[in-house]
Amino acid sequence: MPRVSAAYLAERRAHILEAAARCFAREGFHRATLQHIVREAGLSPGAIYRYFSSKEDIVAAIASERHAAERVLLRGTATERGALPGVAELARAFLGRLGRPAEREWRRVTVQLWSEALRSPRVMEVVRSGLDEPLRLVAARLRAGQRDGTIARDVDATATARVAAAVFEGLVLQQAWEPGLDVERFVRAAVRLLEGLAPAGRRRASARKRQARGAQE
Amino acid sequence: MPRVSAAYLAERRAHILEAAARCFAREGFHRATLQHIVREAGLSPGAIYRYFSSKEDIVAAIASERHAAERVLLRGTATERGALPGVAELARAFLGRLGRPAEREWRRVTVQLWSEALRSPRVMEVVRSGLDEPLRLVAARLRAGQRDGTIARDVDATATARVAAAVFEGLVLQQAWEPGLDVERFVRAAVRLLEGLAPAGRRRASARKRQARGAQE
Amino acid sequence: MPRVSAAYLAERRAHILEAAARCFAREGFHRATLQHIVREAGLSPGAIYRYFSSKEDIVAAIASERHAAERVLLRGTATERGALPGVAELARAFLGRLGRPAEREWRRVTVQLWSEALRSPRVMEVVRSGLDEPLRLVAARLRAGQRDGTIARDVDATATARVAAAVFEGLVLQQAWEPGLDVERFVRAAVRLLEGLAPAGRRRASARKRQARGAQE
Amino acid sequence: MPRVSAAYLAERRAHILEAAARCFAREGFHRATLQHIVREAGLSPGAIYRYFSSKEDIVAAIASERHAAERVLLRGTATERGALPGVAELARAFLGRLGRPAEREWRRVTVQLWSEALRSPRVMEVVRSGLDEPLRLVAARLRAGQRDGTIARDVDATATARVAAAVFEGLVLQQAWEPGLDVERFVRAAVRLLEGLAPAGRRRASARKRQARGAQE
DNA sequence: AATGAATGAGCTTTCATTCAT
DNA sequence: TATGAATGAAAGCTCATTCAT
Repeated sequence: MPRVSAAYLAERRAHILEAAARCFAREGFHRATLQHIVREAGLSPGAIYRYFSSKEDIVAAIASERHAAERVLLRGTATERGALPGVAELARAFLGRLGRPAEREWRRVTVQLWSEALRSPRVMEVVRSGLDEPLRLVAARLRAGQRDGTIARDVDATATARVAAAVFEGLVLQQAWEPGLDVERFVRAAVRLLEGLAPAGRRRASARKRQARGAQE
Repeated sequence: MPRVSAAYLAERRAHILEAAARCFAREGFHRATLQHIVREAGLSPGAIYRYFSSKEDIVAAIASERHAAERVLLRGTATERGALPGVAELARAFLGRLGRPAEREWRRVTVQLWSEALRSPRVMEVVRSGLDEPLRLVAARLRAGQRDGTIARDVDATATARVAAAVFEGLVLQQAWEPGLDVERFVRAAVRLLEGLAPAGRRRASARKRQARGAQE
Repeated sequence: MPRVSAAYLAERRAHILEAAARCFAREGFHRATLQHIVREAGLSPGAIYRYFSSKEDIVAAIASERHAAERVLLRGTATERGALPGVAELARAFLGRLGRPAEREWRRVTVQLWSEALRSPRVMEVVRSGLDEPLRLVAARLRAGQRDGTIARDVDATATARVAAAVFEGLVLQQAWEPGLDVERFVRAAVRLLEGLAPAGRRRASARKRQARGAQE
Repeated sequence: MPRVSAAYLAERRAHILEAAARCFAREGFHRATLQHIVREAGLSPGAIYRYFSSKEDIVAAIASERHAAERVLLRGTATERGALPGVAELARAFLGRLGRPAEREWRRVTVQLWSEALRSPRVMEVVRSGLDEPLRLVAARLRAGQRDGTIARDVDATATARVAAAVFEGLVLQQAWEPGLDVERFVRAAVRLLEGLAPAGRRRASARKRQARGAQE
C-alpha cells in the first residue's frame, strides 16, 4: 500500500495510539505487551514500529496527546468572567470532563503516566509541562481576583494554584480507583472551598443562599 | 519449633522490604528486578522467597507497611482541639511529614503504588483502605465543627474530606516530581482554604490578622 | 518486448551491486540490511527484488562479478616470457592490484565471501571456480619452467600453485585487517620465495645482484 | 545446584563453548541462533547468559581459546635446531595439525572469525594478536638464520614472515573449503619454497637429493 | 535457613520479503 | 516498472521463580 497520503499515516498512528491506550488502561504499561497492542490494533509488530520507534515512544506519544488535549481544554475556558467564577469554571471544565465514563480509560492511563514520569525523562517532561501551564493560568486568575477585590489579599496565589492542581490530580486518582465516584459532588465541594477565598465581607450573601440547601449526607 | 527467633525473622523481613523499597524508588517496580533487590539486601534469591512468595507480595507488603505507618500518624493527631484546627493539624501532620527529604523515597514508591493498585487487587485493597480511614476521620471532624458552629452548615463534609485527601495526594505527586517543592508554603495555602469553611461571620478576625502579613510572591 | 533497454537493466543491476558491496564492506553481509542497500542505492525494496531474487542472490552476484574481474586480470597476463618471470608477473598483477586503496572495499567483501562460501553452495561454487583456474594456470607455467630448465625438477607444480594461491589469499586477509600494510614489500618477499624454485646453479647471478641491496628492517 | 566449585564452572563454560563452536562451524555465526546453541549444549538460554554476556561474547571467547591453543603450540616448537629447519618445523606443526580431521570444525570457525574480525573490534584484537606473535617469532628465526649463514642475506625477514603467515592462512581457507585436501603435499611444497631462501651455494646438496624423487602429478 | 545455578516462557525488536497501488 | 507499507517468523535476551545442595 505504497505512497499513501499523510492523512492516512496520521490516522494509522492515531489508531495505534488508541489501541495502545486501551491496552495500557487495561493492563498497565508493563503488563501490556507489544503483542497485545498488535492484536488490539489489528496490525503486525513491524507495522507498529513503522510509526513508533519503541514501546516507550508509544507511551510518550500518549502522554503528548493527552497533554495537547488538555491544553485545548484549558484555552477554551473563558477569561471574561470574574476571577473566582473563572477558576470555578476551570475546575468544572477539568473535573467535570473526568466524570464522563468515556474518560475512564484515560484516567487509568494518566495515573500510570504519573508513575512512569518518575522513570522516564521523556514522560516527565511532557507531564510537567502539562502541569505548568494550568498552574500559571490559575495563579494569574487568582491574582486578578485580588486586584478586583473578589479574592482576599492574604491568599498566596501561586501556592493556591498548586493546591488546586493537587485537587484535580487527587480526583483523577480517586476516580481511577473508584469509577462510580460522584464527581459532581466532589466538584461542588471543591468550588465551595474556592469560594472561601473571597474577602470576609463578600461572602455573606452566597453563604446564606447555600445555607438554605444545607449540608448533604 | 522455629530454629530462629520470631524477632530475627521479622527483622529479616523488614530488611528485605527496605532494600526493595530503595530499589523500587530508584527504578520503579517493573524495572527493579529481583536480582537488584537481592544485591541491595545482600541476600540470595532463595532467601527472599522464604519471606515473600512473589515479587508482587513484596509490593503489597510495602503498601501495607506504608498504610500502617499512616494509620499510626493519623491516630496520633489530637481530637481535643476545635474541628477546624483539628483538620488543619491533620493536614500539617501528613503534608509536613512529606516534606522531609528522608521521605523522598516513599513519595516515589507511593506514586507507583497508586498506579500498581489499578492492576493488582491486593494493592488496591491496601491503598483504598488506607484512604477510607482518613476520609471518615476528616469528615467526622468537619461534621463536629458544623455542630459546634466552627464550620459552615453548607459544607458537604464527606465530599470535602475527599477534596482534602485529593490535596494530600496531589502534593505527594507534585513533590515526587519536584523534590525541591516548598511544602510549607503549599501547606499554608491548603490550610487557608480550609479556613474558608468557617461560617461567614467568624472569619473576620483571622482574616484581618492575616491581611497584615499580605499575600506572597 | 521489454519496455526499457537491456543496457538500462544491466546498469541498474550494476548500480545495485555497487551499493550492496559498499554496505557489505562497511557492515558485513549479515549486519547490512536490505534497507541499508535500498538507501545506499536510492531505490525501493521492490526495485531491488526486481533485479535479485533474494539477499543471498545479491551476495552470489557480487562473488560472480569479482570472479569475472579476476578472470580478466588473469588472462591479461602475458605468457610469452619465461616461466618464473611469468609467475612473478602474475603475482605482481594480483597482489599489486590489492594494494590500491580503491580495492579496500573489495578486500573486505572478499574475506566475507570466503566465510559465506562455507554456508552457501552457490557462493562456494563461485569462490572455488575462481580458485581453480589460477591454480591450473600457475601449475602449468611452473611445469613449463621445469621443461625449459628455469625451474627445478624437484618442485611439485600443483602443490606449489596452491601455496602461491594461499599467499595471495593470506595477503588479502592481512590487508583487510591492516589497510596500511606495505604490499610492495610483501610482494617482493613473495617473489623472492618463488625465485628459490630456480635450479640451484641458475640462482647465483640474481642472488648476487640482490645481495647488494641487503635485507631490510 | 548452588555453591559449585570453580572447576565445575570452568567445565560448564568450556562445554558451552564447544557446543557453540559446533553450531558455528555448522551454520556460521549468524545463522546459528542461541536456540541452536542452547539445544546443542543441552541447557537453557538463561544458563548460557550466566557464563557469557552476549552472543558476541561467545564468539570472542572462542577466538580467545583458539588463540591460546595456538600460542601453546607455538611455544612448544624447539628453537635449538638451525633457523631453516626451525621454521620448517613451525610450518609442519601448524599446517600438519590443521590436516587432522578433528580440526575440521576449527578451520571453519577460524575462517568465520577472520571475517567477523572486520566488524568486531573485540574479535579483531584477538585475531591480530594471534598473528603478531608468530610473525615476530618467524622473523626472528629467519634473521638468526641470516646471522649463521643458513639463510641468504637478501631475504627480508619481516616481510617473509608475513608471507609464511599468509601461506598458513591460505591453507586454512583452502582446507575449510575442501576438507579432502592433501595437506602433506601442500606442506612439502611450502617447505620447499622456504628452502629456496638458503644462500645459493648451500642449496646444491639438498636439491640433488630431492631431484631423485622427482616432481609429482 | 540459606544458597545460587538453572529454568524457560515470554519479552521487545528486527528485517527479508511481498504485493496493492 | 517502481513504490513502500505491511507482514510475521524469529531473533537475542531477561528475569521471576525453583530446588538440589
